[in-house]
Amino acid sequence: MATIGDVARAAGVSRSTASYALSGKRAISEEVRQRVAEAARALAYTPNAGARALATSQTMVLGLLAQFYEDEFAPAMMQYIRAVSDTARTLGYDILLVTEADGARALRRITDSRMVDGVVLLNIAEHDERLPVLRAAPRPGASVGLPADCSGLDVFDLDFEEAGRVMVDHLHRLGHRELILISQPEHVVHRGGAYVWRLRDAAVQRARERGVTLHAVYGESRQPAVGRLLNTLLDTYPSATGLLLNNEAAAAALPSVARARGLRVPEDLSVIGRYSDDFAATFSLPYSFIESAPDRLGSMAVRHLVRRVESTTARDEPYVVRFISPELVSRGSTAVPR
Amino acid sequence: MATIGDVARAAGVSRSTASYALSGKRAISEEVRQRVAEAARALAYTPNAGARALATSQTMVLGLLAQFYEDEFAPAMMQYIRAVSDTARTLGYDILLVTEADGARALRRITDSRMVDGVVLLNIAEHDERLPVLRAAPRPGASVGLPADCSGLDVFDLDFEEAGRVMVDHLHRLGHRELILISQPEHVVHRGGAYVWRLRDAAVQRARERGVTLHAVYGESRQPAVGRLLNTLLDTYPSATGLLLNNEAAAAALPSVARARGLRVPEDLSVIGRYSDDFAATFSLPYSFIESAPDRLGSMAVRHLVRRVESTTARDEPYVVRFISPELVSRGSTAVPR
DNA sequence: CGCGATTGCCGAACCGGTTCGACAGATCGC
DNA sequence: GCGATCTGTCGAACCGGTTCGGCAATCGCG
Repeated sequence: MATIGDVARAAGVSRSTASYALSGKRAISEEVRQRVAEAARALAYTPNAGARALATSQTMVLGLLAQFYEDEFAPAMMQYIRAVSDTARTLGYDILLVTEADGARALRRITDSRMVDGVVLLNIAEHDERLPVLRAAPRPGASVGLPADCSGLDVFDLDFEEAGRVMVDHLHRLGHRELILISQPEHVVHRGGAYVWRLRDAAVQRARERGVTLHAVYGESRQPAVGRLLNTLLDTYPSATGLLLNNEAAAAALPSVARARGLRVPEDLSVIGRYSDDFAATFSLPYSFIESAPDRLGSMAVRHLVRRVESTTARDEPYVVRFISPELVSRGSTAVPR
Repeated sequence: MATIGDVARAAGVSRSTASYALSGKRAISEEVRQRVAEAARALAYTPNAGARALATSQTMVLGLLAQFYEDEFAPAMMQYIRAVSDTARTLGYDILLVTEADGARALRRITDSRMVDGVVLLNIAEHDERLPVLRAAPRPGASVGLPADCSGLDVFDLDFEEAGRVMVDHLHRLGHRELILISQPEHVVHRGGAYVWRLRDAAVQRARERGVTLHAVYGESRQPAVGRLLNTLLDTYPSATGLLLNNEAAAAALPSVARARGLRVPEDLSVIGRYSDDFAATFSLPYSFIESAPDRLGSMAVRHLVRRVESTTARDEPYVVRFISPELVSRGSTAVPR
């Protein structure tokens, strides 16, 4: 492989001149610049990333820490990853993907060894063990998901509280007075999935304010358990006219349950979900839903992170906690109750 | 951050001694080794990855080139990615994930700049434009998916031909004489998805050999089109007693179609799919299927790649094309025909 | 006791870039 | 015509590791 020394020799200049000619960081005569460029082209010169990283202490790589859980919908994670990766690339960065179970150790490894200029953390738990590591790390980071303590962090998440209120308000306005909310399984909460109770608590409170009866239950994450649960709930609360789903598995299972029961949506039951458009497409879900926008969140986190990485002034700006406001995508699955 | 110079000074030895003490590549007295280890611990020393890469010309990073298509099931890609990432980590490597649309250019970029020690290419098309780049690259690679020309490549794939034969044989042995095979949409073939016709052609031929009638059609990749197609086919070939699915979307849509038609599996219709166990779990599919084993394929590709990367003798071994033999996972969805 | 082999450490070079200071030659103003 | 400024290039140092050759001090052995 050709080094910058080879290029310099071929162009008849010194290494430093070759470097300046290629980077344009100092004035170089047009004639020399051309000779160097030509030599670089002819030798198929590509700078050695390690050497450059060593000299500039910039790797142009961002770490991406994904966290997988058995009971979570893998494609959702995929959407985050794609958004982060694509946005990073348009900003000139590559992605070091880390799927290690021990996220804290992995984070320490890639930041301490200077493999990355910054990190994006996905699937943040309420008391995420990676966060202390991130705060102490020599590299900036961006978290997707809301932890209990946001100090010293840039945090990006959907506004799940508002999502809960929007769901309740929407059905309340249509005249519904008794609703069912199916959340993720309770163990997701125990694991630190704060978004579950954030949406739930806000919905419960808003329902109380509006005089709406809300049956809030924790669901299951798999078939056939989640199908059975749907049936049980619909049997238990026959007078409920609206169903809110903060549970992907339940949303995916609902069409067949509804069909089996001869239940028409929205004539007999109004339905609002909370998931990503990609999820809706994969399962062909015919329900109105709150878009959880993994692509926007991922992209936002990366842009913010890169700003901090690249600008010394941005590096010292105060940390931000930024919420995406929930957007209700209508698919016609809500109506005035019978 | 502490450098090895800091560690050496703290331990009262030279940089080279510190290096040897930490790597163990030369004999070092136990006492000095301890002093150095202690100093490294105290200073929280972590070697600078760029510097090490420069010195050793090894980055301990593998590139992973994923290719996304609208009509493909994203979670499947996710399974490959996880398998590759997890296997790489157990072997001491990190993963540079590249999702760029222009895969050939991305591949050139990461190999020429020496960011990675090797690359794994996913979703290989029949005439994949990344392959010429890989062959010319200064780094070894492993391809998952079978291209038309395997020369100069290590290739790993499911044996789709055998999968087609296994499907046909299984139902033939049970007594079935008329089958339907739904493949991926035809445009997947045009894009270079060779696995589609590889399974199809082998199934067609085996059916001919066995005297079985096989209606082989290209399917759709989305609801509701794929649901309509299923209904049409079942109407068109009412005497068919077996259904073979090399099409994830069709498999996912089948349960509700069957229920709507009052079709019992396997009493009225025997069904065999071809997908991953993860896909089966996500959609709770109750069908026997040929496991497409993305985890095994990904893991295998990485292990082979790492062997080539690490051993100079392995580097010159002949290239391999390795097929995983299809495994039929029984879920009781096949039986003797009416 | 003397000599060669072994052990344990050090100094220096190297990997391949970037960047700072210096300097020669051209240009300018007065 | 001379000093000051500007322009374009070079040499050297540096980033932070690894590794080779060399050199004492110690050891084993006849």
